[in-house]
Amino acid sequence: MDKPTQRLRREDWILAGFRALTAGGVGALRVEAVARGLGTTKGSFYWHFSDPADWRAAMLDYWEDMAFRRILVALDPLPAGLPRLRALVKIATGLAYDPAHGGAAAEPALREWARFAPDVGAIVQRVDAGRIAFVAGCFEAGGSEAATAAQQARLFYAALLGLGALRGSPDTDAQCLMRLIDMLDK
Amino acid sequence: MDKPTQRLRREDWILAGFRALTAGGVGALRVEAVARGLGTTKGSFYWHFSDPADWRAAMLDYWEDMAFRRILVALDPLPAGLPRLRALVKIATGLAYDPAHGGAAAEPALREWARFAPDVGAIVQRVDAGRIAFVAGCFEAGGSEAATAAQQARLFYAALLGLGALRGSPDTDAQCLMRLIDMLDK
DNA sequence: GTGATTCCATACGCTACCGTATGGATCACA
DNA sequence: TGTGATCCATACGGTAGCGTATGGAATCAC
Repeated sequence: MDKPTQRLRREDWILAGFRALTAGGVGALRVEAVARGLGTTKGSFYWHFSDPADWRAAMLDYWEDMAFRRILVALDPLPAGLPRLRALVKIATGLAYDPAHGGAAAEPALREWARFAPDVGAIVQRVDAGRIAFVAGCFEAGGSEAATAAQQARLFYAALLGLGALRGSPDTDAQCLMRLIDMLDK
Repeated sequence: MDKPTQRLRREDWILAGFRALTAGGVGALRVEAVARGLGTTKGSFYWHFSDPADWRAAMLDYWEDMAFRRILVALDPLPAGLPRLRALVKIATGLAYDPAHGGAAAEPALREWARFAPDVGAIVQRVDAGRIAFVAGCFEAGGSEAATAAQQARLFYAALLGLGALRGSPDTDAQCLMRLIDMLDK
């Protein structure tokens, strides 16, 4: 399934964890099963991590960094305001399955995980709040009042999440969101 | 946790399954654990169901019936068009946790379950399609073209789902959706 | 009330996973 | 090439859940 015989780094386990999470949900985060997928044994796991909780914490750290900062960094050079938001739509709807770590495909599993794991919930909430604040900033730069922009951002981000859950085509989703931006802008 | 000593019906196991699903996700659908919650043993389970797959199938039947038809029946007497949609917003955002079966709180878990269980995915997709068609009907009755109404409905329903995932207050969510209806209507 | 049916408790073997302990393989580097 | 550090395979005991088999309790028919 993966490279046959090679020494693994801690990050390899983290990425394999995301693949498992994407493919089978939180219940698939089992040490021995993932070890088999990596062509190794749990001997490797317990070298890199103290226990499954440690592993999951490392995954969450990784995700919080990736899910928020890296996308925004890509948008930073773009002109502020609604153009930046439209660029975000293209990025967000086009986020395909990343074979390395599952990419955005891991998010639904993470959100469900967050429902009954308070620490995960805290992280997802931070990421959501950060993203919504970013979108709100776009609307503000587009001329909205702060309070209005916050509402617009919340609705926009909710639509983005919901469209993702409906699993339509990226093009259709992007079209929907562009129209929403237009409507919110007026 | 539940009634101490009483004979259980098949439906009791189905409802207990939804409570477990709501509280702990798909991974919590384990026979012996739920049996303990019901104050019984798996002896009862294997009397009412042939195996866990049978149990889950019964839960899905139950949900598909409840999640779609019952809400629409409540809306049927209302005047068609956007008023009916606004009533739906009030119902949908106000759906609290139902101690019997988890109510709408079970939906996120079901959606995540659907991601890696094709049969569940088919059911969720049917329910979504039905709901979106209903919403589209409201927009059509409000004067939209069929194709436009379909897009409006998709966006509206996505926003409804996304706001639910964000776990804001019902009032805020309802307010957001009302504004969205206004915008879409124009 | 008694016999049949319905429903459940318990015990058993099986599998999968966790966590640890220990020795061996592989690598970096001199 | 040797030596310490790094990384992993294996074996073991413990726990939890599945599925079945079987006897017993509760309930219903009459």
